[in-house]
Amino acid sequence: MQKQLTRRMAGEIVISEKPGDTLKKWRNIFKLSQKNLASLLNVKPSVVCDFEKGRRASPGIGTVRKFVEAMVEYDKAQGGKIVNSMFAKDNNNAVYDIREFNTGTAIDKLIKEIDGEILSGNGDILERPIYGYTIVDSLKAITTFNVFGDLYGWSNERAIFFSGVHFGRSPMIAIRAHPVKPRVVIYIKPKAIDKLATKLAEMERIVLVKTELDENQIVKILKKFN
Amino acid sequence: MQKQLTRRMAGEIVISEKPGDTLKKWRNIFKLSQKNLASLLNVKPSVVCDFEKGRRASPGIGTVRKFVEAMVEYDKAQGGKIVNSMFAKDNNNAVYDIREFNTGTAIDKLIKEIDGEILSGNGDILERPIYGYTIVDSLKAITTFNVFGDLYGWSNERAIFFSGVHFGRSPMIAIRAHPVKPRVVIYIKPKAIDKLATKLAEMERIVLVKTELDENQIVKILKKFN
DNA sequence: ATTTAAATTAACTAATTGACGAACTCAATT
DNA sequence: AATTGAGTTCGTCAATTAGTTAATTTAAAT
Repeated sequence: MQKQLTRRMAGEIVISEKPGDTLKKWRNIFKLSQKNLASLLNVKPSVVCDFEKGRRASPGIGTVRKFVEAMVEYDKAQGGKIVNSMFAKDNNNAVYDIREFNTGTAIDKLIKEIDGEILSGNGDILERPIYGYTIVDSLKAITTFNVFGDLYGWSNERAIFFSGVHFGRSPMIAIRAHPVKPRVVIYIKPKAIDKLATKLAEMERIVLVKTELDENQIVKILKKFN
Repeated sequence: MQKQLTRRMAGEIVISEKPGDTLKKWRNIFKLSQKNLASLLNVKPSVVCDFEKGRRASPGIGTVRKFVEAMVEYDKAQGGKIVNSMFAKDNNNAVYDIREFNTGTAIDKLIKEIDGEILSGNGDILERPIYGYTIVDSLKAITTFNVFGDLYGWSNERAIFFSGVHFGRSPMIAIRAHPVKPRVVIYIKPKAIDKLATKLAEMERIVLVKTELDENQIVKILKKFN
């Protein structure tokens, strides 16, 4: 949760035309003076100023990391007012698990590991690497609408597992409607498979798979990937 | 569009426990060899390796920026295969404009600028700063579902303008259902105002405003903010 | 008009980065 | 067995950062 925020902050700072201004913006959002922030970091206020003013044109990522993490941690220690106001807690709990890999894993390798049966997808598309996965309750995902924004850790080069699948129609329609598409969709213990689901999968060139393992088993198996 | 991606990449690299590994991950995603990437950057391959292997523990943000931008630009020059596959084009066009400020702007100041009428919200809540805005077509936003993921540039410390508002009920319900909330919601030329809308706004402590200016005029006015 | 806190600037040192190039490993091809 | 290509390691060196203290300027608040 706060990792997501720190990444966002760091990314914005790095890519900004004026990293110093962006850093300052965040400091203001966290309602810290230069002095406050400096003391959190055990440095002198002039250091903070130098960064904000761009006197250090290209601070190291270690510095940036320290800065953003200090702000977020400080806020957390104060009860997390700022951070919490940005990310309202998810009472929905539609997302069962979400993780990123550092190394790409071939799609077919993953399918084999989870004992999956391919419903759609063939050839070299199965050799493409994915870099993460999300396990989500399909019903909640759709009713809670907009969990779909949170399904993609950082890219669509990933697998999405749907649990609580009846015919697999709605999840694929949702994916069709959504601008960002995953590489692989895996139905966990579906009751049946709607024809439209496979059709949509083909149209979107998404590998569609079903597995009879449950969420727990899957998470356990995927632990080995990195 | 690619700025969003570069930020994401940069943020992930900066916050990673092993920035080198993360950098490598991205290089692989872009299907570049160290040599390729090095030549894009006019450096020797050993430089790339040194970063990936962490010999330089804390590279400057300038370096990180160069790296990620080089990869994205390279891909774009090749037709943007990778980038496009990550961000499918938005044919929906629900979002009319989205922008971030670097300086906080007080809510009431913004309201005055756009000649807005406050429907809900009072006191010091009006003095809180916001750091950006989004203008969105309300109908499209809802039917296209999940535009809601794209409404928040980087935080909820922002204003959201809805155009095409009939009674303002649906937009507020959508906001209520969504985990991330804006600070200010502004209806552009609403036909009427549903009572439930103001009620929900109060519950969420969101400043609700209407304006009779159109999207173009608003964008023009907001240009002056930074 | 004075005071105070916050922010900026400057001058300086030690530690690191950013870059090179040459030597080296390790798989794949040929 | 020899060759290529991709990636790694390391010694070197100028340029820059990360940090300090101290002085100066802005900006709010009395």
